[in-house]
Amino acid sequence: MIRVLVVDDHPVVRAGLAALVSGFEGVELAGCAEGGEEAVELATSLAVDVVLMDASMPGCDGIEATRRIAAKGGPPVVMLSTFSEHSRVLDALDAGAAGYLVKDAASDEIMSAVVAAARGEAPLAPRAAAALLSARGPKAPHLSEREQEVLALVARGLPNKLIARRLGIAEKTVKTHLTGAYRAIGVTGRTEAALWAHERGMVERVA
Amino acid sequence: MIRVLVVDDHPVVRAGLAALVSGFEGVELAGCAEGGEEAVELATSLAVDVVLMDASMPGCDGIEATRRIAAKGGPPVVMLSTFSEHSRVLDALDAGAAGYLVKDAASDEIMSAVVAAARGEAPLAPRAAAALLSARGPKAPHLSEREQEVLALVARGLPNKLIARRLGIAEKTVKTHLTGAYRAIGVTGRTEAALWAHERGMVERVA
DNA sequence: ACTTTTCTCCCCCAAAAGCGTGATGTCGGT
DNA sequence: ACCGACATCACGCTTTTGGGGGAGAAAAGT
Repeated sequence: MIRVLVVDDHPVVRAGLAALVSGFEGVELAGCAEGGEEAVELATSLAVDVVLMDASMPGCDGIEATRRIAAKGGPPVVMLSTFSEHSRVLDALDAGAAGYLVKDAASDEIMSAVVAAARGEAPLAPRAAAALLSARGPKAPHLSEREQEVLALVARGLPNKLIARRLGIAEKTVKTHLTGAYRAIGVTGRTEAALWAHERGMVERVA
Repeated sequence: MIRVLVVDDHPVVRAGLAALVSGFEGVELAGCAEGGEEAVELATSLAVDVVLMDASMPGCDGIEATRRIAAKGGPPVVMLSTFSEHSRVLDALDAGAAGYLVKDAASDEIMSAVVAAARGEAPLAPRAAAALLSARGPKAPHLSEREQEVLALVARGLPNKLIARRLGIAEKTVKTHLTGAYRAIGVTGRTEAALWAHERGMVERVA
C-alpha cells in the first residue's frame, strides 16, 4: 500500500484528490494538509510514501514546502500545478520534487505518477515534459534574472519608483529592465505584463 | 437517487467533484461536462436532478450556462466559485442559480447544498451568505455599472484610449470612471486594479 | 583575447495615466 | 420640487510610463 499525503489549500480539490487516492488500487490516503507548514510536519510525522502537493498556496508555497521536506529526507513529492512554465518546473525540481504535473492531467495520470514516484522514478516524462515544451508556446521567453525580479514586483502593483527603492537601483534602470521584459514576453504595457506574470505564477499571492 | 451533473473546466476538480458525488449517500453522478456549452446540452439530454457548476470557465462561463439552462427549464444549478463577491453572487442568482457556494466550503457542505437544491430549496443561507457579508470585507465595494465595464477592460490590459473607443465615450470619461473605481475598491493604480478585478473573476479569461 | 550578455545609469521626449474641480443632463426617490 | 447618484465631458496640471539612443563595467561564453 502506498500511503499518500495530499496537500492543497483548496478544500474542494483536497477532498477531490483525497477521494481519488482512496479509490485507487494499491494506494491509500495517509493524510491531508491545507498548507505548506502543515505538509512539512505531516510528511515526516505520519508514515507517508508520497506527497501530492499543489504548487501555488498562500503562505508557505509548494516549492518551499518541497524544499523543506527534501531537506529532512522526507518522502518524494509530486507537484501539481495549473500552469506549465519552464522556470517553475525547474524550481520545483530543484527543490527536490520527484515529479511535476499540470492539473490538466487526467486522474489516472496523476495516480500513475504517484505510484511511479513511490517506486523512486521521476514521473515527469509521460506528458508534463511534452506539455511543457509544446503546449505553452514554442519559445520559452528568456527573461534575465533582474527582469524577472522587476516583473514580479510590477505584478504586485508597485510603481517603478518603489521597485527601484526595493531593489536598490535607479528608477531608470527599472525602466530599462521593464522595456526588455515587455519585448521578451511580447506585451505592450505594464498591465498586460502584470497579468502575464500572474498567469505563470511568478508572484505569490499576498492574501 | 439524486442525479448530479458536474461541470468544471479543470480536470482535477472535475474528477474530485465526481468522486465526491459518487461516494455520497443518495446521490449519483449523472455526467461530467468540461464547459458551459456541454453543460447546457447534458443538463437537458441526460436525466439530471441537480447541476454542480463552476462559475469561472473559459468560453461560455458558469453564469451564462446557468442562464441558458434556466431558460430551457432545466434542473436547478448550484454554483461553485473561488470568490465571494456581491455582484457575482447576484448575477448567478439572477441567472437562475438555485445556490451559490464558495469553494472554501467543506465537501459535506457542498453535498448538502446539492440535496437541498434537489428538494427545491435554495442552499444559500448556511454559510455562503455569511461568508459573503463578513468574510470578504465588511463593505462590499459598490461599483457602478460603467465603472465595472471600464475596470473589466483595464483588467484585460487595454489602454484608456481603446477603452473609450470600445465604449463609445471620451477618454476623459474613462478616467473619471477609473478614479471612481480606484477609490471604491481601495487601490492606488491601474495595475493593482487589474489584479483586483481578476481575483474577483470580473473578466473572462481570453486563453 | 574577443564577443556576448547582463546590469547599471544617463539624456531627451512623447505619450499615457491620474487628480482636482466644475459643468451638464438624466434618473429615481423623498 | 429637491436631492443624491450616475454618466458624460472639459480645462488644467503633475506624475508615471515607455521609447530612442548611448555608454561604462562586470561576468560569462567563444
